Amino acid sequence: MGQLVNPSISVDIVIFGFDGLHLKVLLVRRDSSKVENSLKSAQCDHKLPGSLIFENEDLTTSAHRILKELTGLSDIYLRQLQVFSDPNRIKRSEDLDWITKNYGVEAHRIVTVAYYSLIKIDNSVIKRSVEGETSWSDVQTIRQLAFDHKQILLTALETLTRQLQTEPVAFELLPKKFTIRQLQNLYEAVLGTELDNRNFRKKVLKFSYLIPLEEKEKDVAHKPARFYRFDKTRYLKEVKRKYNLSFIHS
Amino acid sequence: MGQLVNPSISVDIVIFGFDGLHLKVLLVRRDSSKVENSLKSAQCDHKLPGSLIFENEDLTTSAHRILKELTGLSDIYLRQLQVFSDPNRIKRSEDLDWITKNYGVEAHRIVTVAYYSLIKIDNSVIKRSVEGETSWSDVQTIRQLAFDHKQILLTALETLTRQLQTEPVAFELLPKKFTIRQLQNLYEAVLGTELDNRNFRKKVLKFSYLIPLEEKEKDVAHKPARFYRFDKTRYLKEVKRKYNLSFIHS
DNA sequence: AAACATGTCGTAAAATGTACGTTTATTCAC
DNA sequence: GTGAATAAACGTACATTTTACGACATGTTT
Repeated sequence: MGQLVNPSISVDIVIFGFDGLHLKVLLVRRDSSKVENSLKSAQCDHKLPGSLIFENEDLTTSAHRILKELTGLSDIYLRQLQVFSDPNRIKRSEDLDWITKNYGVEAHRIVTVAYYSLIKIDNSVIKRSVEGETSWSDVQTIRQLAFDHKQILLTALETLTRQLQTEPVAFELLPKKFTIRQLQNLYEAVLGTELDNRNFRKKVLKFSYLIPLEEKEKDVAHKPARFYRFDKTRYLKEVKRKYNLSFIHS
Repeated sequence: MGQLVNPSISVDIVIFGFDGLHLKVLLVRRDSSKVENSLKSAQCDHKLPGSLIFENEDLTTSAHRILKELTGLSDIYLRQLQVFSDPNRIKRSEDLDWITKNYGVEAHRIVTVAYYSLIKIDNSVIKRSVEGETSWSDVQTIRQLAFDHKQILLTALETLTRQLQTEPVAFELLPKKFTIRQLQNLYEAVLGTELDNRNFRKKVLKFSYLIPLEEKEKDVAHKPARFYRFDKTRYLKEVKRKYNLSFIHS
C-alpha cells in the first residue's frame, strides 16, 4: 500500500457578480514580490480567492470564512462545486514557491474543493486580501489563471448556466430592487443569447414570487421601469405547490 | 494559525442498480469480527463501498479502481457528487476502531469525496470485498447506515432524480436490450410516481436515439414487448441539434 | 373461448412557447 | 411647447407540447 503523507486541502471560490451588463468574477492578483524568481508573464498572475485549510472545520464553513474576510458579509449564496484532485494540478516551481511563501507550508500535493458564490456586486469587497489585491474581471475576457483555476472557472460557469435555468439564483446577483430589464440583461449575459423582451416579461411576470414595487426608475430617457423584488417565501410555496401537483397527475 | 495534520481523504461510492422494479444500492456489511468491542446494532453495520486514499492519484481514478475491484468492470458510469467534511462525521469509538483495524491507520479526521455510479445489476458483483460482504439493498427500505452514509445516499438520490429528468442516464441502469415498460418502471421507481403508459411511450419513442430491435420478449403472460437499445452517438447528435436551434430563436 | 395484461393508435383540450404589432411614459433637442 | 427617440408595458394570433383518456390489438394463461 503506497502509504504517503495526506494531501493538503484547500478551498477555492469562484465569486460571481453582475454589473448590469457583464458577468464578473472576483480574482486575486498574486503578489509576486513574495516570490524570489518572481512571476514572469503578467497575464498569469491572477487566481481565485481561496485558502489552504488548517482549521478543524467543515469546508463550507471555511469557504464562508474566506467570503467573510473578503466582503464582510456572512449571508452569501455559496454552493459546493467539485473537487479537483489531479496530483499534477500544482507542479510548477513558481507555484509551489508561492504557496510556501504565502502559507509557510511545504505542500507536496493539494486537493482543492471548489465552491461558487453569487454576490451583489455593490456589496463592498475589500481591495486587498491576505493573498493579494482583489478585483472584478469580466468573465469573457479572462484568458489565463494561475494553477488550474481557469478550469475551475469554466466548471463554475457551466453550473451557473444550468442553475440559472432551473433555480432562482439570478436574484442573488441583482440588487434587492431590480427591473425586468436588469433581470433579462443578466440572463442574456450568462446564456450568451438575445431574448425577446416581450416574451421574457410575460414569462417572468407569471411567477408569484416576483413582487412589483411602487418605486420606478428615475432620470432615464424613456418610460421608467418598475422595480421588483424577489420573495423567497413565495418561491418556496410555488415550488411546493408544483411538487404536490405532480403527484396528482397520472 | 491552527496548523494541524492534514485530514485523511476517502472516497465513498453510491452504486445504484435497478432490478426491474426497485432501485437498489450496493452496500458492504462491515465485518464486526475485526473490531474488538464489536458492533452492537445489527441494523447499523452496513456502509457504502469506499476506501481511504493513499495513492498519489486523482480521486476519480481511485473511485474507478474501487469499482473495478467490486465489479471487474472499468467502463462504468461514475460522477462526483460532493465532499462531506464535517469534522465530527466520524467520531464514534467503534467507527474509529473499525477504520484502524481495516486500514491500519490512526485517522484523526476523514474528509470523504462521495461519488455516484450507475450499473446494470446483472453485471456480476463480487460477494466479498476487502471491507466485507457486499449486497444489493432496496433503497426504500434502508433505515440506517454507518458513519454519515445515509446522508450521502440521500444526496445521491436527489441527484439521480434530477439527472434522470435531464440526461439519458436511465440506460446505464437498464440492460442493453430493454422494453419501454422497463424504462417506465425505472422512472416510476425513482420518481415515486405513476406515469401514463400511453403518454410515456409517445414521449420516449420520439427520441431518435432509442433504437427498436427485432427481438421481443418471450414467455410472458401477455403480448410480448419489443426490445430497444440506447444509441449514444444519436443522442449526442440530437443534443447538438437542439443546442444549435436554441441560438436561432430570438 | 374467456380473462388478462400490456402494446398500439388516436384525439381533443389545456398549457406553454413563439413571433410580432401597438400603446404609453419619459427625456432631449430644437 | 413640440416632436423625435427610446424602452417599458400591453396585447393578440399562431404553433408546439403536454395531458387526459377512449378504443382496440395482440399474445398468454386458465
